[in-house]
Amino acid sequence: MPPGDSAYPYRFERTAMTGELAGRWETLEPGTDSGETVAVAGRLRSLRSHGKAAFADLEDPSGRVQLFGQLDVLGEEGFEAFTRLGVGDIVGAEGEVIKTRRGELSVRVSTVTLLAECLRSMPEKWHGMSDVEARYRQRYLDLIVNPEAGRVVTARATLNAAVRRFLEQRGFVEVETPLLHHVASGAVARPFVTHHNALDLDLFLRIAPELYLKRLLIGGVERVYELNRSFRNEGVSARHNPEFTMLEAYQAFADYEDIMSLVEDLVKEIALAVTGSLRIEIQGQALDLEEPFERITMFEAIARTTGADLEPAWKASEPSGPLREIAGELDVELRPGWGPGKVVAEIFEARAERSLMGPTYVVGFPKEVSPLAKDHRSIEGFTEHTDLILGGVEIAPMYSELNDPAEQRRRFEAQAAAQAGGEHEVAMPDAEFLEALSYGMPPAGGFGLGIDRLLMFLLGSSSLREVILFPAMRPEAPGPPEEPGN
RNA sequence: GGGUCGCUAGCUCAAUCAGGCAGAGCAACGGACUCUUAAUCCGUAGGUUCAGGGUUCGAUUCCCUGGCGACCCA
Repeated sequence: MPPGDSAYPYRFERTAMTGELAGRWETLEPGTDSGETVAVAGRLRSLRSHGKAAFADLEDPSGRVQLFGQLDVLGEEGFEAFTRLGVGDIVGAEGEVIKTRRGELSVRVSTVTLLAECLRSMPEKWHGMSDVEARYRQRYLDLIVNPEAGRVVTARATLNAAVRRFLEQRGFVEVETPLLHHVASGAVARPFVTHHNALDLDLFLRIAPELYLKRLLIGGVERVYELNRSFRNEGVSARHNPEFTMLEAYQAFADYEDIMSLVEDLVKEIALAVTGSLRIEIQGQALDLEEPFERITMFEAIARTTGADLEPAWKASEPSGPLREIAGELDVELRPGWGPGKVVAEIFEARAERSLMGPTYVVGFPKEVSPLAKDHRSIEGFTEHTDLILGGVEIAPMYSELNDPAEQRRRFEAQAAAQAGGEHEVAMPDAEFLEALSYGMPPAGGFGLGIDRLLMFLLGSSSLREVILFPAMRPEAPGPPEEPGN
């Protein structure tokens, strides 16, 4: 083979997309030629050979068009090359746009080029590929054979664009902050640990960008956001992936009330952009995003779903005895060291959150579980921390951000004490952040928004793993099982 | 972490209940056919039945251990 004459050509000059052709020649009469010659390229999805004529369906991102090959047009050699093509091959084809007698828009092929051969059999054309495991592991095949799989790709791009447009209009600046953190801070989650060889230093993959974005507030970037990937070393489920996409944004001189209206507008704008509507369906239930989102307190949420009123027990202030009794009645498991705030939050998570279809703002979180938010202005022991709940799942926490370095230090110390008491889920103290805070951070409101979860709801998917193109999986063929005792 | 279910040809599935030659369709390969479109017709080939062990004359099937996944629960 001469140099450059490869079975894998370097490029192909495409002059038309199949979707354009379908639009332009829709009214072409069956059995007539258009007079226009085009070059199309894409993947062959089917092939029907008839001796001295053959048909193939070529697919590109805009649609499909039929390729019509005839012996007397292509010649002996060309026709043989055409019929030798296989389903799944990537090909380029040049020819005149015609409509067959049966009315199918086609390119009557004069030249065909094999651009990349498909060496394996494609999934079956009729039943496609339905095995969930195979679809995730070989998402590229899922994308080829299941049209709805491609929706995820475009919907996410649309969502990202809507987020950026919305925030840019409001004067927010997009930034990038480190993924490798010295301290896993900004959220309560178990981090992934990695190691920097040259510095001989253990590092954590970020669990949230929060404390870096706040450093930027201190630095004078008054409206800032990061559309970020974060990592949490926790379980994998239909609602959790170890790496996930989150939006975090902070606005100086605002509080969580301002942020609640901001997030409400943002969620509406995203829903409109992605689905074209403010009505979405979650688990068979129609939700209207148009109405103002409902606002309830954590106590109200618990009372609504369990009938239990925690407020008297909370106000009795005797650490957590009466609260623990109620938790027992509600069958909520508690650990010994937990204080009243943690107990209330646990009851909420275990018994109330799931049944809030929403969109609902749960306003006010106990101080114990919210170490980065300011004290609530009127509810003792609570913070100005709101969660937006959609479909029974938390999709966006928002705070009046704590900016008093002394109080922040006390919160960190309380967390450290809880950790010393055996609690794993704590916020790690971050000394460098405390130093930064001591230079003065403007009052600010901020929020995080779980992009994957929101997308899941907007697309009506039952699992987060459907909207993450390559969800976390164990390797398919692990080595031999470890010997017991190793 | 617990429970339930699943894993058979490249893909979609039979055969498993009640142990008895591992099959079909599509895809692949060879052939016929110049307007088909789930093309049709004739033919060929294709298997570590997820892995390992056990029971049995005989295991895809029954039992045990492990792997991977899905769903539900925590």
